[in-house]
Amino acid sequence: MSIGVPKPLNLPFDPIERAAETWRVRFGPSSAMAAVTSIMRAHQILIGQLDTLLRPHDLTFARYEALVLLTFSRTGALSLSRIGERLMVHPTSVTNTIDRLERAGLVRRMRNPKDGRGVLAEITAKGREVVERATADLMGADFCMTMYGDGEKTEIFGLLRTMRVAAGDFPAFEEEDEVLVPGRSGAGPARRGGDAKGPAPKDGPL
Amino acid sequence: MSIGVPKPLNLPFDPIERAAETWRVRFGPSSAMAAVTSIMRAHQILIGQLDTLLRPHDLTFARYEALVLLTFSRTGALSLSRIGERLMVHPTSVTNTIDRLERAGLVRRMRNPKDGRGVLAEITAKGREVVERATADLMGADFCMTMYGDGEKTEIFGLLRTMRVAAGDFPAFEEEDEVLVPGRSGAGPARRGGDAKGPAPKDGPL
DNA sequence: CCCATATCAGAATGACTGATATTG
DNA sequence: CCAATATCAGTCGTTCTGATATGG
Repeated sequence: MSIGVPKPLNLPFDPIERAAETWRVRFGPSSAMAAVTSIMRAHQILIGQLDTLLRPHDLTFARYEALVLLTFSRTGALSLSRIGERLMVHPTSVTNTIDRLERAGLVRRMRNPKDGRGVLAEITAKGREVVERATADLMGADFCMTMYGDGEKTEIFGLLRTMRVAAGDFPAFEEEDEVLVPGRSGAGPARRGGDAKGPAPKDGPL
Repeated sequence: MSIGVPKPLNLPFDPIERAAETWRVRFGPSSAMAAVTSIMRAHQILIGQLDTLLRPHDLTFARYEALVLLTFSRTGALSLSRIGERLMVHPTSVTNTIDRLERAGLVRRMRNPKDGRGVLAEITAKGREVVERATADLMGADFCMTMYGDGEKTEIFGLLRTMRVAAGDFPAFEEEDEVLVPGRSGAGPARRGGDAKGPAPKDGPL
């Protein structure tokens, strides 16, 4: 899933649109099927292009995301559980991802001094170099989204956000702006603290 | 990738939005990264939910799509190459998908009378039963898109279509409506024939 | 004792590469 | 001979389940 370039299809028509038309004839309105299939294909295209950009750096997009996350933390180290949480992946996937990054010398595992159960992954100097070069490449390619204007990219984010809220990723009500400002004034700070055992203080901005 | 339910994250904040904020502080505008990550997560959510719906029928979404495609053909049979083309997947993936469907007794392989090189996959009676039940389930769940109105689903399709055109899936200019009508009248058929093997449309008009 | 954290073994899926037989 | 079709063998990356060890 993360190895190749999704060869250009060069069909004379849009296969998703055609399927939607057939669907409509048989079953009725089909906007859901077309939307779902579009997301599937968009994902396939993106993974192919991103991984092609990242291959020279010996990274996949999943590993790149983990590295970037580490550079975003104050100390350059995060527990595996936190990484899984932020990257929205399964615990065993985190173990796997960190295994590979560690084998490549881009991160280093350390015991968590705050919690004997936990393991910290810390980005190495080499890891910082690699992620810097890779990021330059990706930003140069605008993350494979050059065909969109800023407004469209924001639209995509906004539309898909609804799905993520519905899936239970996070609550719908959230301050959209002054998050980085320490003392936000207006709304909803009540939302943050309460999580029972939430490792709330977190290690850093991301 | 197609087995589980993407457990609800229940974070107190949107991890993608937070990453975008950190990104903006470090590198500048980040609408591309947020859009890309949103598509990744949306795909993950959809696959999880769809496969959960399809598991009782012993289907994955990929196999379901292949079955539906077969029911859409007049004879209930298509060559593997055509299936790969319409489903936008790699030839070996088609072989793999059809293998599994055949093993489950939902399709049957036949020699292509029109082309000795080709193989036809024909849906069986059992296959038709299964796809009918599965489709009823999926439509009952609106393909996991219940949180959207028709307009939004169409917006998603439209926005992502730009990506697919840019990736070279098909040309940008296409009759949106009377495709099912044999003789289309107005514009743009000139766009159709020419491409030899050039991945010409490429980044295309967008 | 129970929960959380992480790892491991094992399996499934999907996608890719490269090679091959067959046919047009 | 070249191109297209499909398959096979092998590999990779991701994710899941279930089991386990360890620590809070």
